[in-house]
Formats: sequence, structure tokens, C-alpha cells
Amino acid sequence: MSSENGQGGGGAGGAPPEQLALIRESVREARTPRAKPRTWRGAALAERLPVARVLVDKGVLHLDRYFDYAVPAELDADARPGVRVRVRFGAGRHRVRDGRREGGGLIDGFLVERLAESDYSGPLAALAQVVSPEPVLSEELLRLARAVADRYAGSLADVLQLAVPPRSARAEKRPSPEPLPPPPVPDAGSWTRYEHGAAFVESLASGGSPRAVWNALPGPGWSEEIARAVAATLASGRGALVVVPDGRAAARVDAALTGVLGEGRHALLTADAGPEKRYAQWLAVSRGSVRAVVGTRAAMFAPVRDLGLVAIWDDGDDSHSEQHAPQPHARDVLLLRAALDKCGFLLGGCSCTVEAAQLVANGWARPLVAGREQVRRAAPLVRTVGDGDLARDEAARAARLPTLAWQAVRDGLRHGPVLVQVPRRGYVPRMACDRCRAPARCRHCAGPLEARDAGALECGWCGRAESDWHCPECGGFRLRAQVVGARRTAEELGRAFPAVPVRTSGREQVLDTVPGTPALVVSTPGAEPVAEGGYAAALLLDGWAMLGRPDLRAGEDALRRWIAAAALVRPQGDSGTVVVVAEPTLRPVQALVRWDPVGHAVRELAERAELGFPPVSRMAAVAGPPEALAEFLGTVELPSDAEVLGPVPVPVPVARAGAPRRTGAAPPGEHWERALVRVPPGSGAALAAALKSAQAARMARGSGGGGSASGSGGGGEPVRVRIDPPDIG
DNA sequence: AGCACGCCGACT
DNA sequence: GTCGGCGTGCTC
Repeated sequence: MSSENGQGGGGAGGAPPEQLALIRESVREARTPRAKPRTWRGAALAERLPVARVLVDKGVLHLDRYFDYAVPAELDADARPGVRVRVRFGAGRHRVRDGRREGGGLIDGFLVERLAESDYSGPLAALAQVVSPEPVLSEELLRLARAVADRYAGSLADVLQLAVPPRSARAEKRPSPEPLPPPPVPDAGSWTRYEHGAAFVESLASGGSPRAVWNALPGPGWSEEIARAVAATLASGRGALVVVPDGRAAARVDAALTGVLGEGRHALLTADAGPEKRYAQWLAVSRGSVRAVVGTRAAMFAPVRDLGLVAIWDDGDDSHSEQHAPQPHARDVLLLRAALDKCGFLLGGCSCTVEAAQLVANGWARPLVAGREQVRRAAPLVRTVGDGDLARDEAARAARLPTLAWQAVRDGLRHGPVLVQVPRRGYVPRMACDRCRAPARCRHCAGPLEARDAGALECGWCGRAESDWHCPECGGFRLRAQVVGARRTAEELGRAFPAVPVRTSGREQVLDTVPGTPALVVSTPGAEPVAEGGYAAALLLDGWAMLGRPDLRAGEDALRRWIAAAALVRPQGDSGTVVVVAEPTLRPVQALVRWDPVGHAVRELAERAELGFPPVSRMAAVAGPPEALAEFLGTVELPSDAEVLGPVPVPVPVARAGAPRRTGAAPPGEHWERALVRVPPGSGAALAAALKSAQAARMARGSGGGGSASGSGGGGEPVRVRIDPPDIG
């Protein structure tokens, strides 16, 4: 075998390809298992552990495995587990130039492990470069990424792209600060407002790993409560991680952490900071200089050492859902971390998701709730009003306010700011009779009429056009859009209350806080500013808009948004009042009135269990062109208890900017179908594995089958697999 | 996605 | 015999 190492008698030109092929053939025939690494021309290798196991940074599923490379002697010192490397990667016979073996192009990867031998029987190519000696992929992070990839039927490389930020050489050069010793055990503070609240904090402080679903009381106390849980964890000598939905929440927890811990003990990881600063913060965490992290969803992978606590705030907010493949949800990533690291877990919010209720129902987490007396003390008074009841007052009519709502605003403005929550623009503009406000319905199927771009009317259910509408209730023939944007509501309210200032907060411009003086604050859901001293009143105007959506989560979402706004209002004892304009008999409306988000989630959970809906069942959505989807469903070996629903036609998804560029747009006339695959609890992992391997198998073959290799684009038709789709009807 | 390998038909 | 078409499969 000496011919493999000392290649071809040392001629400077290297061996001709045919000879190399022969050599390789002989290697194959010998089937030498656990071959020693060989490089062409026998470049000097690392003496110890000359094999590097590398994760090649390509998201493609059928490459979702490790590749072994030889470690040249000169890279020996830097080529440690976790570093970023570059390797030659490509198919076919390799040219030999300057005595080096060259395959395809250089691509990035992570060195996962150093080994004495490879179990690959062919000759190993050498590592081309160690990009940086910084070990960015720790064993724990790799383990987590692997678990997330498995859970979401995605590739490890895709997950690592989310978990490890891009390198910045300058940030790496800066030394991270010295780690501080653990802080003293903090006081339980306002955790005493909750049953078992103090015990939870004490358990963290003494090195325990309690798991809790926390229903936070309304008001501003939550951020400090999170900070105290973090401080308790640090006091035990362990690290802590907090994930929040947006930059504003992150800033609040950041401030609370500074208040409880002082400076220098925690890092803030948000998208606002530039890439370099962000990477520097990440490195400080990775190096163990900083033991506590608060951040938005990308922080869910933050490489906090020796985790003692993972926490997520407001898990129902959809920004916790990662946009990039394989679209993991922060709650699930933190659940995986809690399980892998056996650390504490805290899921909190003023509202309660069905998933949170399930964690309690199946005994994985304990509830952390306040008694009814505490709730009564902290929550505002909530009243409901149907939207047919228009005020008599002329100004209120113009602003389309029912009497009760009008009075609540007027009374509230005597004592402080009043919050008005209006639907976000872009919500489906449903139509109603201009005269009697009866909803405009399709005459064929009674579906809701919607205004299309050109102003034409169309049924939202059956799609039939309506050109000659008149109101069956009052005979009116003029329609109005039921949803008006924040700006118009603000204008109308401004006219209705000319003496007070009007402020708006929405997507374009989000206000963080407003002063405690009388003002109308018009905001879309999620953008509500915090008022100094709390709002005197809130008016929730988008009831039907949120409840009307044909979505499994419509009720839960509406309640969550109402509660988020109502939680900013003063307690009932300080005459804080909330008026919600929505049908009072609806379940989420009643839950708001009773301030019982947990009860609502528990009932939803029971209903979903009965209907076999997520999260009680695990679902996956598979979408693609009909033939490709049919072929995929024919191939995939689903677990025996899986159930396929559909397929049904769905709109072709628009290619997002930043997504891998596919040639051209979707051909006109193309349509997609989507099937849902459902499995009972416990079969989720099997489902993900089955979908992943079927997807991987597809990559190798073309879509084959139906001979219509019809021109456009060509190549294997994409089938999209999405675990836990957020938007099932 | 690339790229090489191989099997099969056509041409010097 | 040898060149080169494209179909298939692999990438350490």
C-alpha cells in the first residue's frame, strides 16, 4: 500500500488520472475497514488523531452526515473540535495539481471531532483551512442542533446556520471580559404574589431544575420577576437564558436584569445590534465570560454554559417561530434544551397558549399561578359590548363607537391615557352595510364578502363575485369596510375628543412608552406602548377581526392580544376599565371578562384533543405540485398510526427574498396541493424521521414518473415539509 | 448542484 | 477502435 502514500515515485507532475483511478479501485477492492488516512503525495499528517470529522455546511438533506478529512500537520494545533474549517467538496475523480488533491470547490464546515481512524474506506482529502481557532460549535450546541434537526425533519447544517452567527474576525480578536463570580442569592421579590412562586426561585438558587408554566399577573412586574429567576440561577453557579418576542420586551428584561444583577453579568442578543457587535456578545457567552442571556428568538441557541434555566416569555407571539428552515419554534427549542441539559424551565406570559396548558396537563411542568384574590387586585374591570349598539352622540357615531365604549373613553380621559387597540391594516377587509352595519354576506353560500384590490366584491369562501349587492336587513345598498386602519380611527377619535392629544403606535412607528397624562393612544396589537402608571382605560375595537379568521388559533390569539393590551391598564381598584367590542357570548370574550386565560387554554386543549388537532396530535404539512406531492406521499414510509388528510389545493407560496433563488417565478397556471399528516402523541419523532428520509431520497432521484418534463426550470420538483405548521385552517 | 463515470450508437 | 451522447450516482 506504499504506493498510496508515496504517490507514483515522486515525479513532480503527479500521476495521471487513470493511475489514480486504479489506485482507488485497489483500495476499494481491499475494502480495508478503518483505513488510515492517506493523502496524495503523502503530505505530512498530524501525528495524533489525524482524522477530522467534518460537518459540511450544506443544507441539502441527503448530505446530512459527517465527512472525514485528513488533518495536515500544519493545521494540527488549530484543528480542534468545534472550529470552522474549509474543505474541498465535490464529486468525481479528483485532479492532482502541485501534488495536492483537488475536488470540487472550497466550502465551509465545522470540525466535529478528531479521530485516530476513519471508517471511510477511500482515501481522505485534507482539510484545506482552519478558518479560525475559535471553537464555536460546542458539544452541547451540536447535540441541541441535532435534536432540533430531528424534531423538525430538517438538516443539521440548516439548524447550525441559525445557531452559529457568521464570523467576524475583528470581534474574535477582542478578548472577552473575565467572568464574574456568582452573585448573591436574590430576594424572591414579587414572586410571592404567586402560589409556589418563592419556592420556584429558591429551587433555582439551590441548584434545582424546576419546570413551570407561569401565568403572569397583569402589570409591569413580569420583567423583574424574570430577572429574579435568572439571578437565582446565577447564584447557584449556573447560566440562564431568556427568550422574548421582540426588542422592546428584551429591553425591559435587560433593564430589569441590570437592576437586579448590576452591569456586566448578562448579554443582550437582539437583531438590532450589527453583526460584529452581535457576534462579540455571542462570543462572550460562548467563552463563558457572560453566564446570562436575554434576547429575541435567535438567542434560543445561545451557547450559555452549564445551563440552569431556560425561559420564554409570551410563547404565543408568532415571532417566536423562526422564519428560516427548518422553522423551529423557540418554545420547542427551549423544551429540547431543558430536556437535554436537565435544567430548569420557565414559560411565562399574561395569557396562556394551548401548548403551555398541555405541558401542565401531561405533568411535565407545574403551574405557577396567582390566586383569584391577587388577580382581582391586579386586573382591570372588563366589559363587553356588541358592535351594533352605536352611540347616539354625533361625534361617537363618527368614530363608530358604541355608547359604553364612548363613555369608557370619556371617563378614562379624565384620569389618564386611554389605549385604543385597532386592527392592523392588511387584515381582511370585510364589508358591512353602511346603514345598519349588518355584515355583507354572499347570496350563494353566506360567506363573508371581501373587497378586492380594484374594489370589486368577492366571497371569501366560494370566491364568487358580487356585483349587485343590497342589504337583506334594511335594503341599504352602500357598503363600508368594517376595518379601518389605525390612522383613520385616530383621526376620528381626535375629532371626537378635540381637547386631548392623539398618539399612534403601529408597524411603521412603535412607541415604547407614553406619559401618564390624558391622551388617546391608538395602537395595533403588539405595538401598545407602556403607559406611565398604567392606562386609565382601554378600548379593544378589533374583536371580530381577530375572531373571524379561519384559523385554529383565532380564539386563543384574540384573547392573547386583548390580554396583552388590558394588562397595561390600571387595576380595577384604581378604576382601570377595559371595553371590548365583541360578541359577549364567545368563549375568548368570556375568558377576558373573567380574566381566565388558563381556563380558556385548558378548554381549548380538551377540544383539540377530541378533534385530534395539534398540539395533542403532531402534524406535518407537505406541500408541492400535485404530481410531486402524490409521488412523495406514495414513497414515504409513514408510521402505522399516521393519518393523511387531503390533499387540498393551496396557493403557490411566493418565493421570499433571501430564500434560495429558484430560477424564475412560479409558472402561470401552476397550482400546489397540501396534505396534512397527523400522528397521535408519541409518534412525532417517527413522523419527522419518515418525512426526512423520504425527502432525502427524493433529492437523489429526479421527480421521475410523469413524463411531462415540461420545459420550465426543470429539476426535481420541490416538496415542502413543515412540522407543526402554524396556519392550518 | 456539479461533475465524472459508464454504457451505447456513430464515425474514421 | 475510438469519440462523445446523456443517464446515473457520488461527494470524505
